[in-house]
Amino acid sequence: MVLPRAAKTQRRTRIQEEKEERILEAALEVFATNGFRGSTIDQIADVAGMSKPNLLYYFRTKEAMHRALIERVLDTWLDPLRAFDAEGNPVTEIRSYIRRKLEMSRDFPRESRLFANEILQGAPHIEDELVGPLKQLVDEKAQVIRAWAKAGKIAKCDPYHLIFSIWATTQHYADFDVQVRAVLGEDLAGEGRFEDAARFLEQLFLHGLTPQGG
Amino acid sequence: MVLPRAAKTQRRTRIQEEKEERILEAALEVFATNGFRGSTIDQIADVAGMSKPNLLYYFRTKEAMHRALIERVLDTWLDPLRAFDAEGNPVTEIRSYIRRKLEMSRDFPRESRLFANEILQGAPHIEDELVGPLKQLVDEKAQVIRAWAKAGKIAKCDPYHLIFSIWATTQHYADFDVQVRAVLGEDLAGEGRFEDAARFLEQLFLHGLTPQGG
DNA sequence: TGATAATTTGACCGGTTGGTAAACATTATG
DNA sequence: CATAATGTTTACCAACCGGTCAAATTATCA
Repeated sequence: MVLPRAAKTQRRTRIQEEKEERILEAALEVFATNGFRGSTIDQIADVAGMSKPNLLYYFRTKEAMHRALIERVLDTWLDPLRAFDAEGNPVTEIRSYIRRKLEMSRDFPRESRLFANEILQGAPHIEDELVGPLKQLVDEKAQVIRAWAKAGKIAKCDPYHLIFSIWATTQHYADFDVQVRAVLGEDLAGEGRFEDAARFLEQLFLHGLTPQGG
Repeated sequence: MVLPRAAKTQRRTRIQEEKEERILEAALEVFATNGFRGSTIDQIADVAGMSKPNLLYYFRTKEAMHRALIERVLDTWLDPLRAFDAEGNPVTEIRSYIRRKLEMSRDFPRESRLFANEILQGAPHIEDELVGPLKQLVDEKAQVIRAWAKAGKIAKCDPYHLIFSIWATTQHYADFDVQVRAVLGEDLAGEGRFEDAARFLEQLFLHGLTPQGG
């Protein structure tokens, strides 16, 4: 039989499991740094240490590879937002959301860049995810934030733009890493920059720049 | 003569002026939405309404096109930061810097995406600009901010991360426009979103989320 | 106007890219 | 161990891509 994947068999082979894993890992590396159009199957094959036709045996097209990767990553990517707890203390929740997002930028920068590339180029492959599940999740959390503001537990503000600004400030350290390093210079650009960022962002979101706020 | 551009002539022809303008405008459109590798000369030629060899008559390579574009755009892109005035009122300065950056995201989203694409993919073509002129400018302004903090005019904070967070939050509305629109939905995603963003960011940077701050 | 330079185009080239076909190798299973 | 299913590779193709070339066209100006 020439047909790939579980077309006939019910369960996935051990080899399938392993190889698809290796391919998606390689695809993440390549897509994240080159974007979809800028990436080639050969590059991914190289990184994965496999031949190009072998890759295409597991994923019939480049698009299929990309789709599978996005699906797999999107879920965990939204975990921090899902963890946002309506019952918790507002300040604590926001603070730990920022911290978690920043940790993700530090620990999973490739995933961040994968999405950044995709969205930057008009989200041609994930627009459905954006207007569907993502919007729904954000709407839900925006309601929570609005309730907190109404109850006077945090300042009155637009919850959507609050979420945007948390995304922007935290993902910046993954997506614009090269620029951050360049500007900070060799001495400041060590791993300590994430702790500095965390400290700064906490102050910013809790007190802003008004003196004596920290 | 077959040699392009002002190789022999001193002044640039009117035609040269016009065509190079048209090409760079088209290049901005294409590079901003596809990144360097993802863009083709044919695409740019299409948008410019010229033939491919004609484009290559004015810019010998795709790289030359990209370089010329970046050089032209980088300068005006940094204008808002340059306008940052050490003598001015700190709060006013920061507030108008944010406003100006947000206006640039609204009025020149393609320029923002051009840089975002470039930096996201490791800044292979502009790294020198980053560690050189950009770092120098930021260092200079960081000193100004630090002085303000020391004088107690604004809260003590890391000036670099402050600048990063202003960049991140404002450019987000250009770079991640598709996502912003998707999340806000049709009713909220009108042009008013920039005013909402401005209001939110002003509050954020001046007072944070502490109640009664606005 | 005519000569000369500047501009534009169609045909083309070598290398790359996404993807296929088929032969070959390996593994699972009766 | 036979044999069918699964996995891998080599060779290949057509489309695309960056770039060249020479010929044709248009603008400039003495």
